Amino acid sequence: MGATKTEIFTVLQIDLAAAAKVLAHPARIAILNHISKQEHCICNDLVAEIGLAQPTISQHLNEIKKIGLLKGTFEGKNLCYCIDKERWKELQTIFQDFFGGITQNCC
Amino acid sequence: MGATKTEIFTVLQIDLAAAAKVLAHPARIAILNHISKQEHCICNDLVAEIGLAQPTISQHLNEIKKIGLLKGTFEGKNLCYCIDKERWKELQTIFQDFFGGITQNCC
DNA sequence: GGGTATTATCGTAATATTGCAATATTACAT
DNA sequence: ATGTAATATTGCAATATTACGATAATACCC
Repeated sequence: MGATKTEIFTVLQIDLAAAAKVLAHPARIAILNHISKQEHCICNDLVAEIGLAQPTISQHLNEIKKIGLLKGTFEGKNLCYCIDKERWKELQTIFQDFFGGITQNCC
Repeated sequence: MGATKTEIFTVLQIDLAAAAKVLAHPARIAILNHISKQEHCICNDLVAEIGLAQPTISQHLNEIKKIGLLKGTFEGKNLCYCIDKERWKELQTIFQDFFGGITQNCC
């Protein structure tokens, strides 16, 4: 045992958890912070910027990509990572709904 | 190696990641969903409600407690878990700020 | 006190995550 | 083709998470 029992949860719960998992590491927050504040597409200052090895950054980028938060396009010889704003807003809404859905009123 | 390098990130990044980590498991989402929709304090229907063993639920509750999202008080013989609304709103704001802080405009 | 119900902790096994060195791939130069 | 710079993949070690049976602790009742 030790694996998450996905079969007993709703799709929504699993999706929200998956999105949260991507945000559950400071390196990925730092990466998203950095990318989301660039005027132009950035490539990989990230390695220098964040202070982790290149393969590690690459792996984190991959995690972020997996939930669709990144669009990567080529521009010159450099890969260009950008936030996928549609998906960003989607996740924003999911979190908003989660935090907004509190009706409990006891303690 | 394998441990997160906390020393290279900002406190804000680490805090947000820690909050996200709590939400990064469907069981904890399910628990929070359930508690946050109760009119009255609930105790442990959670074990029956969610379908995980009692020690597992207890551990998840503990994780949620660690970031201050739960207030537990005694009422009769049953422990009563409630959402700490102050903290809930705090986290809501942290996530809102994170998602709202996007200025990038390229792809 | 003894019995019962609820919650917490301990111990342990299975699995997942994190990080990096080494290596491979890709794209563009010359 | 050869060289160079950027990114990805592989392999592996260290650590963390998830889950649960067994057991302990706690609060109530009689």
